Amino acid sequence: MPRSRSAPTIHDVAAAAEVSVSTVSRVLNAKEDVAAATFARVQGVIEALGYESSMAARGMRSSSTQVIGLIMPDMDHSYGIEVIKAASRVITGTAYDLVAMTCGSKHHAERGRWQQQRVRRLNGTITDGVIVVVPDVASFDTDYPLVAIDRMVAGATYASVSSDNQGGALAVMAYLLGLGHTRIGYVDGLEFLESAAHRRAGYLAALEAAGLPVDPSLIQPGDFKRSAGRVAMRHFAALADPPTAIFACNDDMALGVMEEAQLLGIKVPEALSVVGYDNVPEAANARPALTSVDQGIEPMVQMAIELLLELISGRERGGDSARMQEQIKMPSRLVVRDSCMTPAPRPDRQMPSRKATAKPVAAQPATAQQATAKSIKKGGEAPLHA
Amino acid sequence: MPRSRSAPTIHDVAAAAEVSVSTVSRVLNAKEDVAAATFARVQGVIEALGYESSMAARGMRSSSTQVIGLIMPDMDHSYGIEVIKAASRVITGTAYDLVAMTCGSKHHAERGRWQQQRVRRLNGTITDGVIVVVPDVASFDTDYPLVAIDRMVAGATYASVSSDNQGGALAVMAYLLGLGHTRIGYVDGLEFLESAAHRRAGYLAALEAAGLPVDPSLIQPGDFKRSAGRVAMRHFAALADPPTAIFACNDDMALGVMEEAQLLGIKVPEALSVVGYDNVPEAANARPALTSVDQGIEPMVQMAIELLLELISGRERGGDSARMQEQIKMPSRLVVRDSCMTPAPRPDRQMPSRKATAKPVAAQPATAQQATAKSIKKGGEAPLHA
DNA sequence: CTGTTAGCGCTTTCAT
DNA sequence: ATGAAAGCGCTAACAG
Repeated sequence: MPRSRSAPTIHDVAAAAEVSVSTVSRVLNAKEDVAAATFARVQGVIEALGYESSMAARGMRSSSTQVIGLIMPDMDHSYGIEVIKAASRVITGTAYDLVAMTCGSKHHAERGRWQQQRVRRLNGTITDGVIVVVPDVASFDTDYPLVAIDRMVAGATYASVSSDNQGGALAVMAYLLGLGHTRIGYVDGLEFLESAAHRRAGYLAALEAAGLPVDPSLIQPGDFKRSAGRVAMRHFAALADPPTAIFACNDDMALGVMEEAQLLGIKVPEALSVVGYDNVPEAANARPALTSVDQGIEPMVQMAIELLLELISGRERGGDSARMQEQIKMPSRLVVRDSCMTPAPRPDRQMPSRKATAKPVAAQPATAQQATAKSIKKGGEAPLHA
Repeated sequence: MPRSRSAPTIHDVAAAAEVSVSTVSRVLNAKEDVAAATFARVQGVIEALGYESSMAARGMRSSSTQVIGLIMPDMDHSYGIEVIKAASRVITGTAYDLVAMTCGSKHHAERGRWQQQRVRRLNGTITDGVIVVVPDVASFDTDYPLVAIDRMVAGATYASVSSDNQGGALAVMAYLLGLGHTRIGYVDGLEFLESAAHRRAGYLAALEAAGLPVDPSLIQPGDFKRSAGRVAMRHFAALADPPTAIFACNDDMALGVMEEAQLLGIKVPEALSVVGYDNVPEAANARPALTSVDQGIEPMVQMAIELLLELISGRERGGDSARMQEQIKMPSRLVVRDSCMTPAPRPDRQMPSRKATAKPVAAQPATAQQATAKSIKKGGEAPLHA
């Protein structure tokens, strides 16, 4: 008889079906060695009682919980949102469930500790493995599979998949330089994030390769938020020799740049070209539509989950998978929209004699990229660089 | 001595600190009755070992886990995203953690079962209480606190907070009618959702109150997706007497309507007014910016979490809270942007003689609403209806 | 103040 | 094919 009000336990089921708890457990786990009749009877009682096994108890005893965890920093950046969307889409159809934990907006310093704590608390407990998004530490102390998305630290000891940030930035710069821009402003991201560092590295490398000087006043700090783009724009506009193009480290900031430019009466793209990074949905809807770099978050997340699942099944078979420390890098591609054009000649200043266009730095000329970008709307997959 | 590789347990800590496990447990839970010296020593060992208590074991034994769960359907609709964003923001600063579970895109029928299962598996196990978003069933079998957001079923036995969907729809209609529209198309939502039903009820009621006939060809089915808006728009455009305004049950569909209108060469708002519902971020960025109804998801989620927390603490004190079945309704407000205007007179058709403008149905005239909406950009809180 | 002792709900040998 | 019993890591009386 089920205990009147409280949720039924395996004991209630056992009692009602007149078998032992171990038999119920066997039915629950679809073990082979149960008589068909018994199996059916127990199954019936389970249905009738609406019994559900407790995640905690089950996780504590058995190695497999059939759920994977997603540990992420705050979700105020659209990046995190995209990841969780992609993850929930990818997980559909697998036998696994997804639980996501976020930590609210803690500071960078506390975050590392927080992440470590979540990993420990979840993994091997209610979770068979975890994915951590933008980890703040170089290693995690867990016996269970873990793969990072967009890892921050260079010498990470865990598996990770991230996108080729430097390559993406190079593509942006090649495009802008190809258009004829020589004064290109850069809005930076949080300096402790590897992704931001790589993007800046791409910006710098492209400048150098094109033989252009690095002007510190053209590099503005940012924190990935829209407001940072706005203050950067104000700064750029106040410059004696303002940039003709601005490359922001992410779309939110690029959008902020465009907003502020509009307020300032600077027309985009006529008077100012703007490029973002991430290709969030808002980029396509912006006015003008924002040229951006698509990181392919969905394939990235898919790859991460596949790897995680493989590590999990590897672990369950006892062997330490060789992929436990695999570092996967995903290609990204430039999506050309309406926010850029060839800079207008400026009669009010002396025209520095430069070559017809600045030397493009990447393999493909801007026109080819434009073609590539065209195909994107049709769902074409055309990685710009590997 | 910690067991070489595996994550340390409370026993390892106890052994290393030369105390009993119960003392460690006391330290973990910050109980009063531990000598300061012992407390410090144990604390030190915990630090040194990097010990973290297992969520599963702790949840199984104690009544309190300090985490609340968020159970939601698939996250392909921006609504769900907004909820999870708001929840993670609201939870920041409380002593609670948040875990979110999604179920992938199962069908409606399976979803009820899935939700029930998650609730049972989480609640009282790893979770002190749960919030379920858009529940598909009328009751949940759980002993632990549960509050629903945007509940679907009328006779729900659980606490819930939802927004005043009918009131929102009435406001939209009052605005449109006040502008002079008399042929207003409606793009419906999934029929089994209470929110959609209420919005349609508002549409219908407004029509009736204004003495306008209900034209079935002006009501199109929809599933909340952008594509549904597009097909609805094609349908409307093909009508002999097409509508001059379209009210879509959510923003995604309204955006689809606008997209398709543009393809069809129908100018918004000059030739067609469009209104959405939800006020997702994309609405403000659309071209033209979409007039919509703001449900105030954040306050709604905040209210839900506050209620949940109260139910949890009530439960922990033993008493059954009176609020266990509370049904809270939140006001929503019209956000007027650029997607609507007075319909152009149509010389190609006979002008039906009607009063100067159709009789507005809600309390406030359109101009007042416009003023209300204006204040929104400045963060003003001006509920349109209670 | 601290240790001992029972379990929480489940899986898993080991018997039968 | 099934049951009994021993824990998983932890908390909560109950002793001392």
